[in-house]
Amino acid sequence: MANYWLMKSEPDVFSFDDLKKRPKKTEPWNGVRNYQARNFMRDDMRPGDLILFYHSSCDIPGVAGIAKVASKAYADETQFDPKSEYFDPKATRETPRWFLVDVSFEKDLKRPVPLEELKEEPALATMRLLQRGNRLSILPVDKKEFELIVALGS
DNA sequence: GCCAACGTTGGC
DNA sequence: GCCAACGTTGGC
Repeated sequence: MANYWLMKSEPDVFSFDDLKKRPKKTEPWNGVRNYQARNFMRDDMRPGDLILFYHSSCDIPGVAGIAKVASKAYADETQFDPKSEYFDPKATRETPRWFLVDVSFEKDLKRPVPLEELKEEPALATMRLLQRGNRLSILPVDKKEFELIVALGS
């Protein structure tokens, strides 16, 4: 059964357009250092799952486009690199602590769907993204929520 | 195992 | 820049 996800990225760091511009339109989703988010990638994501690519901490936060899971989970290389800002001295190659999946471009929306509009949709009121205090950078999304948001951007 | 201190997220 | 929320750390 396919799953649906929302993944946050700060567009100043890595935007949906950046993903499209990658030679293979694919990017390893490195740098996640939260256990819940890691577990979603490691345990629950399957290649082909669709993703709402969300822009956070920017002028107009919201869903920028559609991506998909492009690999199984594997160890995040940046945890082993002392020069990386994501280096984790407690991680070893024998027992990696952090995992990621590759994310690839799936399709554009006709227009981005701003957070402000998501909040106006009664059917989305229970979305985890919209719950108070939510800070997780990776969230599961219901099929109906996913389809409604895609419709809003179409 | 508790919990205070601290750091981070992310909208506004 | 502010602040609410919440995860992590570390002393005890």
